[in-house]
Amino acid sequence: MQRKIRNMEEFAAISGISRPTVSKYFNDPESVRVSTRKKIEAALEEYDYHPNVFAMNQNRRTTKNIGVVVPNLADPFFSEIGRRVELACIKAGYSPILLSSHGNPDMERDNLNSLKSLKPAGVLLAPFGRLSDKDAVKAFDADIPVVLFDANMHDVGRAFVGTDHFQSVDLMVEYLCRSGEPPCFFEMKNPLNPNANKHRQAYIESMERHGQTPNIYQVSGNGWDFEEIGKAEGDRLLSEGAFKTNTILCSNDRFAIGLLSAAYGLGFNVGHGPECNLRIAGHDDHPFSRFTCPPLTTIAQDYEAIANRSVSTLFALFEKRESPPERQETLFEGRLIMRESA
Amino acid sequence: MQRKIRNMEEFAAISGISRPTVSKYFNDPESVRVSTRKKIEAALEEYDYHPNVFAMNQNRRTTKNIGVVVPNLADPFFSEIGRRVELACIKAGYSPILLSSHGNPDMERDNLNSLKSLKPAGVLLAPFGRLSDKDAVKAFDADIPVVLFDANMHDVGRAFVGTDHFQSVDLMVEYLCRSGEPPCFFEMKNPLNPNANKHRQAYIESMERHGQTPNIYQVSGNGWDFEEIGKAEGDRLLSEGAFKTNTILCSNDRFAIGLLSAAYGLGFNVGHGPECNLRIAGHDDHPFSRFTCPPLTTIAQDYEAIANRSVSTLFALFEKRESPPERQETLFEGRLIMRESA
DNA sequence: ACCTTAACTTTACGCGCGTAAATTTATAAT
DNA sequence: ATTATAAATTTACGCGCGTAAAGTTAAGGT
Repeated sequence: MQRKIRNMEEFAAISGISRPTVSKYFNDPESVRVSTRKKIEAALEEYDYHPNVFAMNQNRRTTKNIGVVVPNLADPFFSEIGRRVELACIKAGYSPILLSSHGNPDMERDNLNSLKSLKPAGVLLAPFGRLSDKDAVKAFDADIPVVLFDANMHDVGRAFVGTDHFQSVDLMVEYLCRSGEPPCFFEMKNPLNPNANKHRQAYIESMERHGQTPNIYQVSGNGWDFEEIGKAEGDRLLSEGAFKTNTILCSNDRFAIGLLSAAYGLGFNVGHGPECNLRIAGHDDHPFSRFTCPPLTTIAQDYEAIANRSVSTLFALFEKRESPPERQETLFEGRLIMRESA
Repeated sequence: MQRKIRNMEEFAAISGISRPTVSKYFNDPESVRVSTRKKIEAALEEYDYHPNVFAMNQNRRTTKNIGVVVPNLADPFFSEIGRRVELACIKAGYSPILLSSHGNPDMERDNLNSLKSLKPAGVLLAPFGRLSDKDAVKAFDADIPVVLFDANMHDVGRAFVGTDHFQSVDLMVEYLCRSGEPPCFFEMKNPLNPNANKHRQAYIESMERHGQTPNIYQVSGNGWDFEEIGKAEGDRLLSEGAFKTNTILCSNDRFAIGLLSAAYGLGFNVGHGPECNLRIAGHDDHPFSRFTCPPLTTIAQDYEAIANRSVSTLFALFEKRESPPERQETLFEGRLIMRESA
């Protein structure tokens, strides 16, 4: 590090290349001749120069920024998948900007708005689903390509990548039926998380396919405190003996964690052993589900595949010149994680 | 929304104000006359205009951006405190940029570097502690004011805001001693999380103050999978009967969650009731600690206070003209959360 | 009415870079 | 060696805004 470089002009002079060529290099190092690239990179090693991002992006129609918006980073599910998306973007040479809507659909719109001024090359959005502002997202997508992940919205965004919840829930229902009794379904009346309705519907269809009668328990409660609601309402239903079956499929793992906690407090013996009197299963393979008591039987979504495919799908949209084909939906299969709770 | 405004020039013409004054308004709405402000805001209601952020920030020495860097967003502790910091910044009219170092101290340096080019008004950093690149942070702080939170680093940053771990651990040790037997301490040999060493030291001092002999069990394991390590190693130690006492204080809640899971698997009866044979306590009031089986006795850090004070401390540094006084450290007290596990 | 002062307008320049067009140079193939 | 082509250079302009300086207007007090 000799002396500080003030701007690209100065850096170009030092490296013996013209400024426009240096500019080209920073936009895409592959776009300049090898000998030129070598010269520039040699100069970069010697001097500490970084192009001014603001000046860089001012005249560009689009930047190397990628917006990533998730409903709620406080939910480990989203922090996990957000993390993987972030890393995939970095690996591809882009700058991810991870925004959480903090559980508030209105903030999703705000986030898209503030992203717009950052002229991102594209946006990866895990929407709230039916709670999202569909028109706002569509309008946004008209300017900047949006790929949805985790939760689908009909006809919104250029593509969707997620889990096949009908397959995954069926996997679980099939397993529970085969290894014991058909499950009832435990969920919130007005669930905030995006795929809750899909889970219920998949449960109903799957039960009917197995010749069983669906049996759904919906409890009230607001907000994102799924564990709290699952525990409080689970405690109530369990102590009332309200569940008609001893096998309970929860809408998601966080809800199941609450129910497990309630069951423990009431002295139930949860598991699939002969001495057990309650089976509890969840969905999502929450990071903590392997440490619940007993460890939770659940469905693992393929986070890594979803993250990578979302990113590659988005990048294909603006890296290739190809005219975008019709909106495609990619579904990965869920994996049954058999643990001790069911 | 009549027609699209191209730039500030056009918007100024429409609102009947000169461009420099409009510019002044966007930098600080309070800095222009009330009548002028009214005119501008009336025009804003009618037309859809947002200043180009890149052009805005290009010539500014500093922006309204606030960098927020945490070690690992996948850890609910940091996603929770990160969330509160974010909201506090937004409330104050700034744009927080939340970055996770994904558990990797090298990425902390990368994050600071990429923040530098965004010319933030200040940075809130929850460092790795001794694993952080001290020199890099100090160098950064020379340009841009840094306030540390959660984990302190001696003589780094303009201020520090966190929890008084000596007070909080003492609270726990005192409670455990008073209500049963003195605890042993369970932790990782080479812990990654910032305050682990502080917890151990506080445990030792507190035990000695109570006239007890400290008793520490350190297990090996790498990375951030605290639950996994706590479970595997806890399982080993518990089944070997290695713990000399039946009261175990864990270095943090995630570790305790793993140990609880191991204890459950081995058939221990965890709690403080007469029929119990093991007491387990943690530290941090992890979001899931109230749903463990049994619910975890722990120490609650005052997330809200730490987040708010960090933000207000940082803002005082660049909003007030006052010469910064000497580096100040603010410690909030931990609160004992008595649940059933100990 | 005058004065003071803060707020505003006008004018003008510069920031650091993108980018287009025309020209020159280097590379690789014939 | 000649030629076609790709890459680099030179020149030139513009983006949208910050900001300084000098002059003008408005507000509030005496």
